[in-house]
Amino acid sequence: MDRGSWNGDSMTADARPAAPALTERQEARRRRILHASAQLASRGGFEAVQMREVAEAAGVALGTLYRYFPSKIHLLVATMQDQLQHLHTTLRKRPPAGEDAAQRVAETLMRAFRALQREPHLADAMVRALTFADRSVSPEVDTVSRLTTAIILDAMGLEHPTPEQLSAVRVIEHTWHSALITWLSGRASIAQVKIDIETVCRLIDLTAEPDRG
Amino acid sequence: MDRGSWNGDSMTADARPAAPALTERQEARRRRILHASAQLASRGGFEAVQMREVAEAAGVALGTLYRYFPSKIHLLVATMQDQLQHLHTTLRKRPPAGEDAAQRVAETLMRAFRALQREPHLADAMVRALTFADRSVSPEVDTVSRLTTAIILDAMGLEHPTPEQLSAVRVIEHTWHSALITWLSGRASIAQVKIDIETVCRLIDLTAEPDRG
DNA sequence: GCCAAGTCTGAAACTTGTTCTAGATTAGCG
DNA sequence: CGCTAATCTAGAACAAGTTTCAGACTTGGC
Repeated sequence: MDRGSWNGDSMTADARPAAPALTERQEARRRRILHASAQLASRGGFEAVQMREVAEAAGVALGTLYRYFPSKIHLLVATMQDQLQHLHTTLRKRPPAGEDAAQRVAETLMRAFRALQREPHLADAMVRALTFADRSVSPEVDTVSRLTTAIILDAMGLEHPTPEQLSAVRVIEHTWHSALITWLSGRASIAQVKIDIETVCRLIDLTAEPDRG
Repeated sequence: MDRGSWNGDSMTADARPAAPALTERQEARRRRILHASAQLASRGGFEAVQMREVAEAAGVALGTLYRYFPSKIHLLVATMQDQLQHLHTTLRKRPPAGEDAAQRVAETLMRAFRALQREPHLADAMVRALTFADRSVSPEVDTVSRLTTAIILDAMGLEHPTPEQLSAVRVIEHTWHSALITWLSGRASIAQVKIDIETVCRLIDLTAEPDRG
């Protein structure tokens, strides 16, 4: 699905089609809100992010919070965008060093996974919001998905992936999200997530460019 | 506290420690509740399943509903167990006919997918509940997972899967759940889900028993 | 049949996400 | 500066999930 064509070169993921050019104070408010959200999420996960508390911690009125983020899910998905942006930047500085594409992707995802393990509550809030989001949050979720895709393609070292390869990437993303869910809900161990990631990354080998052998 | 009702004919994951043997009237109440839940879900999806309405439609008091199912998520996950049971039974009667394991698994999942397409709202309620469930619902979610695994292994025609094959099955399940989510939230088409299922099923080929070639 | 323990009902109360309103503040502009 | 539209604030109000409780009803044991 190639619905978006907004400028993607800078990694700013400027998700709004017509971002109404916030004033400085508004930009600051937005940052304070996202910061408060991440802070509360880090403490107690999804349920600890309570809109009244976010508003208070960010120093804005409840109505204002809802003007910036029309629901708790929107807020948490935006928080995830924010975090992914950081990760992407970090990864670009120190790219994975594996032999083949599958290894590099697995390494990249395991790095992301370790980052999440350091803030499991935050991970809980973000991932639960992401998978619980309904249609009204689709544009934002899609942005997260595109970011994730970009990270994986970076790891694969591909500029112009084939449709087959894009399918493999989508399946990897599916596995990534769902494996995180099972880990967060205590139904799978860290080791198991690792295995699942490595398993799904073998799909990449199946779609290696034929002209490379 | 109750849930032991589904002694399936088959190897139903009968993991409950002590199902307190419901009386007939209790069993009937439980059925009415699950029926009301599925009914409301079929109409309007996750949000249409409102606990007060379920209670009224089932003819029980709100407190009773909560005694049977300690949360809306528990209720919907139990609803999914119920539906999966049906599916499993149906599939056993008419097993998939593909050439190799990968084809049979893909066919099975596509059959399930078509069933869900007939009740997209119900699918929405069940799948969203399943992925949103937190630790307190782990046992029930695990039961759903085991049922799904059983269905996939049936399609593969395996009695004693290797650890590698189990990994592949887990990844298939991940993809299945996550692809459903993207479809339900309108971010992927039916065709795309099909492709993702077929893509991930190719993993099975990688784990074919070595002594078979 | 009768009692104790457990269960069910009806209704109110509580929690947290979301919406609404009236008035204060701010931003942009002539 | 003074005006107007947009934004922000405080707080009430509303919606739906969840909890609680007093009293009525069932159940199982005697």
